[in-house]
Amino acid sequence: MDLSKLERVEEFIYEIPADYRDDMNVPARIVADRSLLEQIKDDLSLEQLINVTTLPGIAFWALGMPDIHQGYGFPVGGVAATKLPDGVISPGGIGFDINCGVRLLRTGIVHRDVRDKIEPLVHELSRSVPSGYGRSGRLTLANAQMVEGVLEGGVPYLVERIGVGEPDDVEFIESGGRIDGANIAFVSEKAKQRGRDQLGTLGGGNHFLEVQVIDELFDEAAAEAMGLVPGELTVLIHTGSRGLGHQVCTDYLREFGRVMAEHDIELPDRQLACAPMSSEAGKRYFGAMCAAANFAFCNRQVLTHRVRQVIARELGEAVDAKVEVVYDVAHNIAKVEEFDGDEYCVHRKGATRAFGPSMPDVPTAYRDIGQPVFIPGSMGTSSFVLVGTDEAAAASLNSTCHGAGRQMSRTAAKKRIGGKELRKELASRGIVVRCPSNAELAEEAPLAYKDVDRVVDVVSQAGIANKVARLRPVGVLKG
DNA sequence: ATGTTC
Repeated sequence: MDLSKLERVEEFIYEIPADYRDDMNVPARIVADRSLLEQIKDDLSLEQLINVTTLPGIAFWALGMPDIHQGYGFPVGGVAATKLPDGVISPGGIGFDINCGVRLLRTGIVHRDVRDKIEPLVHELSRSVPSGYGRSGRLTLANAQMVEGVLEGGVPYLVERIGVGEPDDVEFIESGGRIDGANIAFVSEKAKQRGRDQLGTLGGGNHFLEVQVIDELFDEAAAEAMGLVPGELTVLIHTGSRGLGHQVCTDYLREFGRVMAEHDIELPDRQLACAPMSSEAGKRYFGAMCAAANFAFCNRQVLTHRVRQVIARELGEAVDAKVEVVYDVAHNIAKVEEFDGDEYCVHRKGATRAFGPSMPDVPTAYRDIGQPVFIPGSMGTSSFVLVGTDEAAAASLNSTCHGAGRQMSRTAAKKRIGGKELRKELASRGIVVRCPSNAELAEEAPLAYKDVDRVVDVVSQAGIANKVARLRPVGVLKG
């Protein structure tokens, strides 16, 4: 993309006007600075963002975050709101991994008290948490009824009916761990079958479970509200809806590809396949997508349960641990949200909802600080805790970034560094790593990602999230 | 991201 086409509309917001191409309905905007734009222009993400502006019913602008990169149809790191009732919903704007997201746990454990126990802890976590591509979990839902309970009942079902986790966990999950609108009738048997033994599994790719130390605070009041104390351990869980969500996405992409002509929708890229939210197919996808989102919240809930079991077993005697959910955010999802009295279908793909203090669905404990947001760095680099701002409503449709953002393909990363070499490098920095595959490890090498500090600084300077804390990894479990 | 090209 030629950067001369971009107009600077705010200090950290650039715009490609709607008249740049005949088929654009709204402008494309990107939250970035000059140095990030130099990286962003090299892949097709800005062209993809322009394609998104052609969606029927799109409002405001298609918005890119500083961690934007190329994805399926939509870029990863993008936000698009379509006006209801007739605006479209597009599976490519949500992603194959429906409700991929991040959950942070605080432990109350002081790192220096357990320094020599990190290695056995990470080892035991790796035994308790199945990871890697295609791996199944230890908890196989006994019958179809249980699968359906999870898909429609979300985390409250898991806590109340199956006894997985604590009742207090529920309010510290986005949407209470249960998205209203889930409908199991619209989830294919094949999708349910794929999900049946995958609850409580990490998966592959960039999914991970990390043991971290709270390294630095930027906002002491917000950190206190979240129970984040420097020197204490946290656990960050990054995973999604596994094969179940993938199958839901595949099923509906195929169907939308067929029905688009019936709605007279023509788009510059078939990967943008979509259907009006008011259409029969659109309603079915929305119901299935919400169900897959509930599955993902439940996946992170089962993993939380595993972490609690392992910490109690490994460190229980040594410390007074209290493993609690700080918050759980989705970063691949579409939700119905209101702006100025109208309803929109807000697609966030590789973008995080970032509600400021005045928005609903922020837990009472965070009423004064805003909704927590977690930005995982690449493997072995720091992660960040942020909070949403009220400014984000107008600037970014209550959204912020989701991670460092890939800057090198998986193949390119493997050419640059081997898994063995990377293991050594992480070990030399005192990070315990458990990963079954050297190849997968290399694909996630830090050099394949943008600088997360830069990404976080840009969203913070743009006013769409505030920095609260930095978390430094001491143990990583990968797929 | 993904029973890795139904």
